[in-house]
Amino acid sequence: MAKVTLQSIADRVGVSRMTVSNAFSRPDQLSAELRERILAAADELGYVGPDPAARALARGKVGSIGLLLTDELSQAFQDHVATEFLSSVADALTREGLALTLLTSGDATGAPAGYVPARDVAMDGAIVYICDPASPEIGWLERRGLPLVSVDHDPSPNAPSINVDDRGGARAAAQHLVDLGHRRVGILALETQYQVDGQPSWNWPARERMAGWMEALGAAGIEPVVKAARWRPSGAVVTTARELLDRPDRPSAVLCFSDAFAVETMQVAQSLGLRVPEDLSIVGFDDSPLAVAASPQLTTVHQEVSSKGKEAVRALMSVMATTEPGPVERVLLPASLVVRESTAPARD
Amino acid sequence: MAKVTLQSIADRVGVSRMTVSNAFSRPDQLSAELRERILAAADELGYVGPDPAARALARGKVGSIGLLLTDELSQAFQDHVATEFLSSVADALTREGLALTLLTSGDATGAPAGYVPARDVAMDGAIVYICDPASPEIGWLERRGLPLVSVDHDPSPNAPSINVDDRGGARAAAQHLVDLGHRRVGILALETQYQVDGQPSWNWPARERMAGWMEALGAAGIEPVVKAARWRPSGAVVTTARELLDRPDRPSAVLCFSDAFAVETMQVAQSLGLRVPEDLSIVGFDDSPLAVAASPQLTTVHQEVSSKGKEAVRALMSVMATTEPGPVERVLLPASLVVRESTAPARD
DNA sequence: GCGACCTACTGTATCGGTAAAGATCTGTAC
DNA sequence: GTACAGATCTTTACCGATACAGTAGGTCGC
Repeated sequence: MAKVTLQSIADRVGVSRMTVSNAFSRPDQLSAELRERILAAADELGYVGPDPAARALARGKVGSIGLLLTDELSQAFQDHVATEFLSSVADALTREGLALTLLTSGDATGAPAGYVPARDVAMDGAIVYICDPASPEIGWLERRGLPLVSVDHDPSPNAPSINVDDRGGARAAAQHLVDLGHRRVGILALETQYQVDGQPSWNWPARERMAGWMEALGAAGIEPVVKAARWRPSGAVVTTARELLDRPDRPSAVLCFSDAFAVETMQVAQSLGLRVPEDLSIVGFDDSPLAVAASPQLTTVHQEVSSKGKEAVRALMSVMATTEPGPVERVLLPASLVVRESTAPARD
Repeated sequence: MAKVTLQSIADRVGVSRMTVSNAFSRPDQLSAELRERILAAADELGYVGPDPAARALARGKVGSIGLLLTDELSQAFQDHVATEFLSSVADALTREGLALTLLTSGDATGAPAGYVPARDVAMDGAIVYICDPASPEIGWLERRGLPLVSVDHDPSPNAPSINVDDRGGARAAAQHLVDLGHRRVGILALETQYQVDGQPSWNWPARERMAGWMEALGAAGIEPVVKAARWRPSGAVVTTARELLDRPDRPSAVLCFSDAFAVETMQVAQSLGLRVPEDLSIVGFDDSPLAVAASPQLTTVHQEVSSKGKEAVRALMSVMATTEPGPVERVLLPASLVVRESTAPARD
C-alpha cells in the first residue's frame, strides 16, 4: 500500500493538507466536527501521526537532546553514579517533551569510518558529561552552534556548567581522617586519562577531589601515599589497592576516588587479613548504593546526583530559550561527608 | 549571518548543489580536486555537514534506534542489570552507525499532555525492554510499522525476541538449596506490576524465575513461603524481607528475585542477628556487581547481560535489512548458577 | 571513424511536513 | 447598512537535503 501522508488524508476528506496538519498539531484551528472526521479518516487509512523526521525539518526542532560521553558507554555505565545521572536527565527531559539520545565518541568505539554522532545525529542541544576535554566531539557540537551544558566537566567559557563541590567534599573526607588521628594516609586516585596540549590532564572530579584531599592533609602536615588506578580493566583497582596496603609502612586509612574503588580496596584489605575499620579506615566517594551494600557500610561523600541531572536540563532549557547571549551560568552543587562504619580512630 | 546550506556552498564554488552533496556523502562521485575546493569553501563558510534532520527526511533513514522502557527511567536504571544492557545496546548500535534514543512511557512520567515519545520521536527501529505488556507505547511502535525486537519481554508474534532462560537458572538455584538439604525455603519475588485484561500479570523474568523455583522445589516436595516486593520505594524490600525472616518458622534459605533484593535481605538477616550462610542461605539472581561487593559474596544466577544487548541489535539489524517477513527469530540465552559464599548446608 | 562506455557533473522531482498570510463566511456592534 | 472581529479553512512558500535520470566530454577497441 502507498504510504499514508497528510496529503492522502486530505484528499480522502476533501480538505487541504494544511487543515489535516492542523487537526493533528493545532486542534484549535479548525472545527471540532471536521477534526473528528479527519481523525477518523486518518485512523481508517492507518495513519499514525505526522512523520517526526519531516516535522523536525519543517519546524527546525528535532525533539531530542544529546548526551555526550567520550568513553565507551559500557565503561561509563559501569558506574552507578553515571547511570543515576543519566536517568535523572532522561526523566527531566521527558517532562519537557524531549527525548534523550546517547552520543559516543565515534572512532573510539568501533563506529563505521566517517560516522561521528556528535556531527551526524539530529538534536536540539546537548549535555557534555565527563569527557576528554580535548575531545573533537565537543568541537563538533560547538561548531553546529547547538546549545550546550557541561556537567562534571571543566567549565567552558561559552556554555553553562554544572559541577559538584568535589573539592569541599574531599576536604571533609580527609579532615575526618585527620580528626580520627590518622597520620599515615593512602590515596587511591583515578589515573590520569587525558592529554591536553601534550600535558596529562585530569577531569574535573579527579582533579578537584585530589585537591580537596591534599588541602586537608597538607594543613595537618600529612604527606599521603598516592596511587592511581583506572576503572578498567576490572583487576586494575585490586592490583593498585594491594600495592597500597601490602607494604611495611601500610597506611592506617585510605581515601578512595569512588565507592567502587573503596569496595574493592575493602576486599583487598580483608583478603590480607586486615579488619575494617579497626586495622584500616576506608573512605569512598559518591555515596552510591554500593556504599550501603558493602559491609561494613562505607563512610563516603554524598553528592546529589539526581539534582545534577535536573540542573543540567534546567540550564539547557534556559540556554535554548534565550536568543541573545547572557551571562553564562555556573552551578556548584554541594557534597557532604556521610560517616558510616568503615572509619574508626587510628590506633597508633 | 544567513544559514549555510549546500546551496550557499554550491553558489560560492560555482557548482550545482548536488555536487556539493556528493562531496560530503559520496566522495567517489566527483574529482578529488573539486572535492577539496568544495570542502575548503564549506569550511570557510562555517558549514558543519549536511543537516541531519533534512538528511533524515530525504533518505528516509533517521540514524537512531529507540529503546522503550515503560517504567520511569530513574526506576529502571536503579538496576545495574538494566544499565549494563543499555550500554551494550548502545555500543553495538554505535558500531552500526546508529545512535540510541531513550523512550519512556509518556504520561507516567509527567510528560506534557499529548507527547508520546513512541509516536513522536524519529527512529528507524526500536527495542522493547521489559515493559508493561499492555503498554500503549508498544502499540504505537507497531502501528508505525517500525522494526521491533523485544528483550526480557513476552515474545510477540510479529517481532523477534531475546530472552534469558530465567526458568532454567531459577530451577538450578532452587535445586542447589534442595541439594544442600534445605526444606524451609522462602521466596522473595517481584510483585506483580501489570494488568492484562484485568488480570494481574508478571513480566517475563518475574514469571519465569518463579516457575523455575517452583519446579525444583515442587519436585522435592517443598512448599515455599512466598512474599513479593516492589523495587520502589527503597524500603519495600526491607519490609518484606523482615516479614519473611522475622517469624517462628523462619526459612533456612531464601531465593531472591535479584541480587539487589538479596543484598537487602542479607542486611535484614544480619540486623536480626542471623549469620549468612550459617543461619540463613541466600541466593540472588543476575550476578551483578552487587553480588561480588556483598559480604559474604552472593551465590546467584549469572546471565550474560551484554550478549543480550548484542543479540538484540543483531536481530534488529536483521529485521531492518529484510523486506519480506520471514520466520520470527527467538533467542534464549543461558543462565547458570554461580555458587559463592552465601549458601551453606541446612543445619536442621 | 563510430558506437560503447566511462567519468564527472547537473536538473528535476521529491521527502512529509509547518509557518504565515490570505480568503470566506458569520455574527455583531453601532 | 457597514464595518470589524473571529472562526475556519486554503494558498503559497519554504525546511535542507537526497535519488535518479540525464548530459557533455573524453577514451577505447577494432
